Amino acid sequence: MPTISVENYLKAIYHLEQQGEEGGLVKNKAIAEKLEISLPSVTSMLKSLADNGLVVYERYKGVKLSPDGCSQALNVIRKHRLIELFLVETLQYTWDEVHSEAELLEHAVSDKLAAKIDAYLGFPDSDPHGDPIPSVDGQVRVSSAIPLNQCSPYCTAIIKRVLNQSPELLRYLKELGLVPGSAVDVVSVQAFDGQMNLSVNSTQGETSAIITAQTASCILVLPQ
Amino acid sequence: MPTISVENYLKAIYHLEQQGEEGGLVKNKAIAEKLEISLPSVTSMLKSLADNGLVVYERYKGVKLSPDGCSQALNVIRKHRLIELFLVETLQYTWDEVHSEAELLEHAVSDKLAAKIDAYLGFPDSDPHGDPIPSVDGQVRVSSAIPLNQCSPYCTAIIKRVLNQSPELLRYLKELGLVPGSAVDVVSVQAFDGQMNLSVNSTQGETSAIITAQTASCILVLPQ
DNA sequence: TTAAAAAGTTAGCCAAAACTAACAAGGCAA
DNA sequence: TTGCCTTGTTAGTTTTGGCTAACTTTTTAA
Ligand SMILES: [Mn+2]
Ligand SMILES: [Mn+2]
Ligand SMILES: [Mn+2]
Ligand SMILES: [Mn+2]
Repeated sequence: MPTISVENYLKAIYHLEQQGEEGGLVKNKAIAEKLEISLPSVTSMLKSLADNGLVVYERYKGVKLSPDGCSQALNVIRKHRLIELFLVETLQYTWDEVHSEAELLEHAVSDKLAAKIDAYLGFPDSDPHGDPIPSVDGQVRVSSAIPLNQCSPYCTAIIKRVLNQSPELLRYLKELGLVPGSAVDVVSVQAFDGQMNLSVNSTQGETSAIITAQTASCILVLPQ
Repeated sequence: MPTISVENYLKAIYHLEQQGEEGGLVKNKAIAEKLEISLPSVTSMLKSLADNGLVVYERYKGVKLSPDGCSQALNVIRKHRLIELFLVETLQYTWDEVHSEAELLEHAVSDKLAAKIDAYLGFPDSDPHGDPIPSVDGQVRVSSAIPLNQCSPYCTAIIKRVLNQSPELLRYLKELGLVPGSAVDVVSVQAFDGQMNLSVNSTQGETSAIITAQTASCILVLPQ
């Protein structure tokens, strides 16, 4: 069984692969920053992961997950997201609190417990942030949602996912009704800085919100 | 924050203190056996725990928990038992499955999560095995329950607790209706080996059971 | 009372996973 | 093209928590 540290590396590499361009290797520096660990520590762990067949490591270039490493990463991510949703559904956690709890629990939850949680929740396909929950066999539903900052005025869209775990940002978005399931109308966009003026249709009714392009880029939507 | 290993030692020492005689020190050997770790490893950990003020360690004699060590042990035990009950109550785990899950989860559950689980369960005072759940401030309800093998014929008693985590034994006892809450009548006791002939009044109705003195010693009851 | 067995300690080893300091390679801009 | 800055690697150290082998202390039983 992989250690907690190994699981965290695999997860980090998986996430960095997702956001990097197709087929590109993940740089050591990016892993070091994500995990807040020194570069030499990363180099030495990557060698060890490579020795164990979990990654393909090219000296001075970077790494990518092997099929085995990828499925292990997905198994941890699956647990993470199931735990997040479970905490929200059963214990009244809010969506800004669950990430840090899940970050530890993901390494202590057995496959059996994950399966029970999955069944209890009715085999959900996404967590409280709209992140897809990988299936037991490592399938991840793909979505055609796009960042909200890429929407033009008069566009109407449904929020599908929020790509950020910062509790502050999440509380701010919740305040504005900008959560998965809400509908947004793009009222106007500032030409020079991309600031967006939105009309939001959430469970709290119809409200308006003005957010930066930066913030909008974390919000994935499906235009209607 | 203590490591997982330190938490496991503190818990083991606490449990061994409970079963040893009043005021006696816990022997290194007992810890080694309980944790399935070599004696030298135990010696070295005890020194380190003593350096950190978690135990009082007397060379060649044994250890006892310091007040600080005791409260840390109780906090882990509290989490363990809350988790066990939570798994049974919400996820249809059976009482023989929960111990091993809780053994890992107890180290990953935050104080905050423990408090939420506690509230969700309605501030229970015992886990599925009848083990008392320590309060946040380290209070443990004492019970005057006695081992069933100390009961005489014609005695009627209510089962309060089962002092054994073996899945096999637990499944066997469940089968016989010998679970906390059931009422037992001692029909007869074999003179030479203490084997007990019982009449059991459980949720499954009135049944009879014959168990060894050894098995009966794990079952704590309150005579009526 | 004393010798053997059991329990405990010391010394020395290892692995995992972190770190810093020093050096090497790669990439970019002048 | 060259030089510098960034990135990556190597070497060596630390901490934690295991281990075995060898020795010492304590306990037990003859
Ligand atoms: Mn994690
Ligand atoms: Mn999430
Ligand atoms: Mn444990
Ligand atoms: Mn229990």
